[in-house]
Amino acid sequence: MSFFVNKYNPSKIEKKWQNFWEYNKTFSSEIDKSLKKYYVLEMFPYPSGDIHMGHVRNYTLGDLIARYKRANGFNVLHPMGWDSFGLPAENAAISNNVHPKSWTEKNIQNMKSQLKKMGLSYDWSKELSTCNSDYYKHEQKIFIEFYKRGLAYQKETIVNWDPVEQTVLANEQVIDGKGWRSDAVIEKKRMKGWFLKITDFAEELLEDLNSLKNWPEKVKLMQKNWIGKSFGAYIDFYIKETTNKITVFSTRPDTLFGASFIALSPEHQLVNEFKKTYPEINDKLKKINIKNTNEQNLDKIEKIGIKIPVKVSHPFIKDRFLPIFIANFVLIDYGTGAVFGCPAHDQRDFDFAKKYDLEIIEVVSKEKNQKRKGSIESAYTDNGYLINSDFLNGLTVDEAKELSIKKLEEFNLGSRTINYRLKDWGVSRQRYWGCPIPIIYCDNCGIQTVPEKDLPVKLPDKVDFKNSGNPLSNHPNWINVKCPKCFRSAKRETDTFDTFFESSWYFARFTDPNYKNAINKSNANYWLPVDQYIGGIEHAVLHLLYSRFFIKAMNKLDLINLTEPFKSLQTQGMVCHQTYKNNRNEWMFPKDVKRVDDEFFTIDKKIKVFPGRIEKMSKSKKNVIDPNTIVNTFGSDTARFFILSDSPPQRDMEWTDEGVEGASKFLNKVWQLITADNYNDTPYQKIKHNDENDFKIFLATYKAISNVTQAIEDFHFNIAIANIRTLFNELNFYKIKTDNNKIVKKFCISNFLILLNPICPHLCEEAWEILGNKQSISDAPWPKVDLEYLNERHITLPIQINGKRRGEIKIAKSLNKKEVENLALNHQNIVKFLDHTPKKIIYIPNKIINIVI
RNA sequence: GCGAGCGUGGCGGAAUAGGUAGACGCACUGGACUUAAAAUCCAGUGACCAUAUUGGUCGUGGGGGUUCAAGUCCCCCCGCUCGUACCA
Repeated sequence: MSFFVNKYNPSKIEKKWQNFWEYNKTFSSEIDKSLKKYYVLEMFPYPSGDIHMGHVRNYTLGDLIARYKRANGFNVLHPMGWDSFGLPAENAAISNNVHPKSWTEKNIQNMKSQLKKMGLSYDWSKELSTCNSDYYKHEQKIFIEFYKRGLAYQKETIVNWDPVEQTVLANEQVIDGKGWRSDAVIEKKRMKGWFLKITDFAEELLEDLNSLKNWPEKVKLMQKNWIGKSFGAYIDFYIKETTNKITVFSTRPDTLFGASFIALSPEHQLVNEFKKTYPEINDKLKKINIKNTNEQNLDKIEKIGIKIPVKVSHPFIKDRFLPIFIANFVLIDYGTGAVFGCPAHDQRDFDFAKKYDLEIIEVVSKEKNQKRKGSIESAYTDNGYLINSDFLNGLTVDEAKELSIKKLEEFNLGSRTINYRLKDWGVSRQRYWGCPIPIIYCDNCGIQTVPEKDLPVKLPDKVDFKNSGNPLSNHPNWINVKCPKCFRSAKRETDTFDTFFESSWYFARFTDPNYKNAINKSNANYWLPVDQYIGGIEHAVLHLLYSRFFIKAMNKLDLINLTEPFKSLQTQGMVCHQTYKNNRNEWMFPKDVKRVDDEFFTIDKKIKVFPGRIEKMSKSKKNVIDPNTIVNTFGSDTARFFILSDSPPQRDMEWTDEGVEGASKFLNKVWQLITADNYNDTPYQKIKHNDENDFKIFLATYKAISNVTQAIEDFHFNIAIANIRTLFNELNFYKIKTDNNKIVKKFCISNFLILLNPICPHLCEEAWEILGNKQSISDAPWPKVDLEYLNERHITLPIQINGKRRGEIKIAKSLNKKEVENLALNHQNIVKFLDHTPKKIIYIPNKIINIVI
């Protein structure tokens, strides 16, 4: 019976075409210099075990682009791999007694099979996994190169210590004073660690943001702020009657004559010396150090300071001496860890001066030569003219900055400088499951790099996770090694790299993942840069800044010929879902909730459930939908279609049952359309239209081709789908009466399928075959518009009176202004408004006519 | 505090360069089919008025302005979201 044949069966056809693509190596990519290349990449996942909706959205976006570009004749590289070092593997080892390696490998297998069920057009022959020594051995070589060229170094600093993960974090990984992954309050700790000289590239990283035309402004701005370039001066303040000085950084050297105190960070070097000389400040200092233990309440902390019983000389005024304070609001990490306070023109200094009764000297006024009237209630930080400032008087702020720096340099009391907020990237982590840092410590020879013949430094397989701290430090066999220089006993570095190290260059490795060196330059030159990179906004300053730095550093070392890795970037929004709580205020899974009219109940309808906010899907709130369930129930084409159809990619989207069902219904209707008639013997060819109906269906088809193409180019995939649906409605409406009609319909349906294919590839392959095609639709070229149809000869022209729409006329485009005016003025609904001659008629050809009365 | 983005029907969202606001969908309503329901198909769907039409008034967070014409441009205000924060 036809009913049986007519049933859309996604699980059957999806499997069929996934096998077809794999068997035919449809998406394998080879270098072909005669073709234009296109490299599309989605941020590779951490193999946590199961894919989630965020992955589905990310990879569906990328797959659409990959298939679209392929149809447009590009040689497409679309790889996938695994960011497989990281803490969860180690946590699993501790709690479940499984080795991180086997845990990770199992997860990769699992996720890979889930991804394959989505029908993504990856070239799996390019797959890589960063925990594999074939990958990380190159990383060790790169690090040694960096070290030899001064781009990697070891130092002791105050680091961000994550007490939960028991490891160091980079500044970028501390968010609101908490670990970016653990959410634990971060402590300050003095430690030795390895750093990469990202600050060497601060200016380039900032400057080259301008060349990234296809990056979101938001991301560029975040990076710009993170780099934090500011112009100013170092200024030396000599301690009274000594040759010791305190150097401060200031962006406002123009306000020097308003200086009334010096403030040091509690961690400033000089503080230790003051402690020795003046032991009475020790107790007070403990109070001030609250900063180190409790950073999250920073903004609530009152500004406090400890006065030191010595003073410094003012650089410009011989007989003026300023008090020194150790103050909790001065940051050790920024500038020199010391500032001069100018209360009249800085709000913090103002508050501080009020509290400790310090002088407030006004040196910038809004109007020339005019002091502020009445008492000063807050700091004035805007532009103006200098007063009370000796040789700076009358100058603008900018002029005064220039002149004061000049004078400081003249007196040898300071210098012009540029300061960056960006700090060097600390890459040492006290973890097992990461890439070992290839360094050996020898008591005689000092720091030695592991010789190339001994690379890779592999992670030892047998490790004990029972003790706290880094298992590598507790591993005697592994840690003990001979010094490569003097051959006496030495010890390995036990820290491993921050996992952002791996993701900083994987996209380059994809161009030849099995090459003997890190990068096959010839392949990299062909494929790179990544033409379209897609991922979450949360990596705006972490991964994306590190990768840009890495490429610039590798370029400098001639390991690659590239200055920016990602030509175009798109950041996708989050996948959200309604939250539910039961009557005990516990979160509930959506699958356990049933909707009855406007109320929600448990699935057995017994207990009432309370709907909460629509929030990002998260395990903790249980508002997660498992992609595997969706794929098994509706098919991956439905999931792909829905996730693209509802919202623009950049915005957050809400996953709803209604939405998925709507998508599923649509695909069923497409199936009905394809199978309603037998097109097997109908030729696929373009013919001329015979009548109005044929004209209309051709017009709808070409309009859709034009609009869908534009929408995809603009990354507006929801609009692309809206236009695909519009064409579908027209196709459904078009009835076959003659053989000619059938040719017309087959032609239009075929074009429709090519447009839909990047979104629902399995259904389209199957439909394409049903239509009688012998080749895969994946090899069908993207259709072109026929302008003869799009340049319609007749249009509907709206008629306005005083800007309000009052009617419309169908006119030929060839009519001139007078003819159109006549038609408009005689329109039956217009006539009644015209009791006198119009004042003015504005006619915008093919757009609108407006009659002003 | 600072920076960025957003605000359009019951909901998600459309609207190249200032030119028919609400495309496309969800939900809803009515009808067909059915013993019935689901599914499917057809029709309607911003609000209000109306002589129910091929009519009118209002309508894109609020107020003002520019213009023949404003969701779109300018000024002021309100709200929400995200980022960032003692950066000297």
